Amino acid sequence: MIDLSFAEENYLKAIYHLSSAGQNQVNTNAIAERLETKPASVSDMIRKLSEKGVISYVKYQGVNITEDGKKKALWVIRKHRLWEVFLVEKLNFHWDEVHDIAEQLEHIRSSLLISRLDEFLGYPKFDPHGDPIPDAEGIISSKPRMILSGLNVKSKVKLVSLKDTGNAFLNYLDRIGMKIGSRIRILDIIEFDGSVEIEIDNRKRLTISKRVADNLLVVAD
Amino acid sequence: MIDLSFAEENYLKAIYHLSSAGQNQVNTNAIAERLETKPASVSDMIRKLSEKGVISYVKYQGVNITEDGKKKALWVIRKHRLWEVFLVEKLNFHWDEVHDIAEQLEHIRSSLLISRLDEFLGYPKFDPHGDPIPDAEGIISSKPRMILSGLNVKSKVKLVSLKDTGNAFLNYLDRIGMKIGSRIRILDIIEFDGSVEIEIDNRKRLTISKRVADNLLVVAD
DNA sequence: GGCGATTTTTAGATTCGCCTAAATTGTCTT
DNA sequence: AAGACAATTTAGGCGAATCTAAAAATCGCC
Ligand SMILES: [Mn+2]
Ligand SMILES: [Mn+2]
Ligand SMILES: [Mn+2]
Ligand SMILES: [Mn+2]
Repeated sequence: MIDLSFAEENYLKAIYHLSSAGQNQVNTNAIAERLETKPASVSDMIRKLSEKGVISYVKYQGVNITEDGKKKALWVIRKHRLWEVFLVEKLNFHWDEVHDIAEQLEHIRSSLLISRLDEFLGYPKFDPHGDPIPDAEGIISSKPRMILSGLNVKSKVKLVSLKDTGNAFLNYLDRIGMKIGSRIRILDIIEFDGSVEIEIDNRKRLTISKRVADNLLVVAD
Repeated sequence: MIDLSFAEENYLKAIYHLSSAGQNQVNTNAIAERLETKPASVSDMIRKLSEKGVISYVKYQGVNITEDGKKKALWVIRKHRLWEVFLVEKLNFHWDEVHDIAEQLEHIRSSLLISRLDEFLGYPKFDPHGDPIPDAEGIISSKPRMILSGLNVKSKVKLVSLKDTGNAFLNYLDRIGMKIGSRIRILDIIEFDGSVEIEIDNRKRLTISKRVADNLLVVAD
């Protein structure tokens, strides 16, 4: 029951994200790319993680995360997202500045610290990017999220998360006055290029490109 | 100008504390004992730190911290103490619970984070144990501290820090209602065993042993 | 001033996390 | 079914941080 190292936690988190964002089977190369490391290093680490029982794998066949692995990954994700809330809500960081710091803070070991932080923040359910915060048992309870570009005209939704969280995209959203929590109504969908005419918060009307709509995650409102 | 590793930061901090709490010359064995490691490991690390210019040393002659090393050590100490304030003031930790968590948090790399935290905490000058918090330039501005047992009858002082921060001592102080910031007036000093009759916060009178008085650091009030 | 005890350094090994280069396995195409 | 090509693993090596055991230097005492 020894703690995972920082590196092991990062690998496990990457594997968790890859396996919940796609098929179950996670490839060596995908992990390497996500962690900006080399496939050979991933092979090494995969062996160690499977010896520790947090993933299972068959050589050349890719990786599956185990229940125990999922629990451990969700614990790191919980810490990451709570710290992001802290940075934005309490220390006035902008949502595009917090990720790198949270990448460090997520490895701090103290469950008491995290439960106190959770309490201090008022038990938030979502991080500043709209991603749900797992509870202490690793359970994520939140409405199913949809991609804006997949919806029909007249849908009324609320922005909860972003697929792209790069600065260019975040700056664009700032500029058009869209933020996590904004209400969006779909007025029309242009057949030609898939761009979407929307109304934000019952005030502002504008057209966004399909590319933008592809990166907005929303829930029914 | 590459960052020091966690291990290097811990060594440097230990060397800083040892050199400011005693003679300038810091011994290999003293460092090993403080960090609960072996002298052989210390010798190795000393070589690396001196190559990086944060300490200077001559083989077999002990170590001196350089100006650059002092600056870097004080930066880690600043972070440690600010996080301790955060844990006690905002997350309701008790002062005897915060050290181990701060040992982890002190290595988080972000000067913006620390300046925001400092602001959020209201620019505290002392940590929960009464130790002064260096400013962003590494300057410690605080009154000279004295040991209570070294003072004369009728002195009026304020408790700012503890030499012993073990649980037994902290519990005792709680029990007699003494805390950082308490005003202490010395009513009498018993010649026989050096115990001290005091008045706390103009209310409570009691006698403390010399052993206790030895561990109370105070400033003139 | 010399010698035993203590302190410090060196030598050699281990674990972790990473790398490059080479070998191996799997997949796809014809 | 056989290459060609891609994905993955293995082999071998490196730097960081640690350890034990042994050698070397310094200190302290007579
Ligand atoms: Mn993040
Ligand atoms: Mn986030
Ligand atoms: Mn501390
Ligand atoms: Mn402290």
